[in-house]
Amino acid sequence: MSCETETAIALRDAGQKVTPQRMLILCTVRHAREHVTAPGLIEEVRRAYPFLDPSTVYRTLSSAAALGLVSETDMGAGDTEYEWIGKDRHHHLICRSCGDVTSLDNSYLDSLATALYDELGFRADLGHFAIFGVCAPCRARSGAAAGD
Amino acid sequence: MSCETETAIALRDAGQKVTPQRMLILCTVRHAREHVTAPGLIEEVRRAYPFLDPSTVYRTLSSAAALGLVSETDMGAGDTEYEWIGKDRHHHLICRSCGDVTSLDNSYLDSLATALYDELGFRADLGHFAIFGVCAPCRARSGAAAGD
DNA sequence: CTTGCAAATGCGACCAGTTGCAGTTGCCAT
DNA sequence: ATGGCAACTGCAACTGGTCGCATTTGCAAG
Repeated sequence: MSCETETAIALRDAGQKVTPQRMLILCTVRHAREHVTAPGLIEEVRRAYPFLDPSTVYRTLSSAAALGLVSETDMGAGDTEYEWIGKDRHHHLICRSCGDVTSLDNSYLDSLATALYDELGFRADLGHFAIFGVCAPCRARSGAAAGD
Repeated sequence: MSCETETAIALRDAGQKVTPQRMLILCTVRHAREHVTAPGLIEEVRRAYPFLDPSTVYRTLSSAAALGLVSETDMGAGDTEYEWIGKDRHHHLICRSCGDVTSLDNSYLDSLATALYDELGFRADLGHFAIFGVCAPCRARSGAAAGD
């Protein structure tokens, strides 16, 4: 089964229509080598179909996020990034000092999800987190790291 | 020491000026009974000082967040909420189904912060998280809860 | 008290994202 | 094949937030 078919089925199963625009948008997200921002995505899909309206892109992304197909992550500074949710979930650590973004394996949040479920009955969608802080190199560089 | 004095000292220590506008904005956030949105805050401070410009509010909130005085939390649907960071940190569980927002004690994220620090050297600012998912009542109501 | 400097403000322009509406179209039933 | 309905699109208006610039002002030094 091709990835396009999978996408179409997911939309149809959710009672939504499969339109050429939506397929173009979602397949572009799916095949992006890294995270995409909405403006970047708009620019890219309009290369293939110049008449595609930005509001359609935003609406499609919003629907896809609600369906759990795509993650929406606030990376700070007003940048919301989108990524296709594959089988592997991961998160990001963002350094406030140098701006470096590194990946964080999902296992770190697994125990949190388990605790929320076991103790509170809350099934958390821990799809994609951007965790802000200060990275090890910056802490070492600032010299105040000893105070932590 | 009054809370106003504390706020003034925090600003001054960070090399920033203590202006009447900023004091009004930050004290309004500090004394708000619940979270405030930027538009709501703008409306409230302009009741006291109608000439206060919205860009000043956004700038002040941004500076205060960078200083760790105020938390910025994306509550979904484009709503960013601000809250004064007191001694007790807490987080929110937001149900995608019914929209209910409940508080989550910080202890749930303490072990995550510890793991990030011990294993990766990353000092996380886990100031305020909005965790999306489905709450226990909604899961029970949907009947599909057994499949989890 | 005066001066100087850099942070802050207000204003208006700009940008990104949202929303309502009229028209279009996917998809299902007949 | 036809009809109906509701989801979707495109468009334009709107809202919220950002940014550059000129002016103002807090604050420290003399």
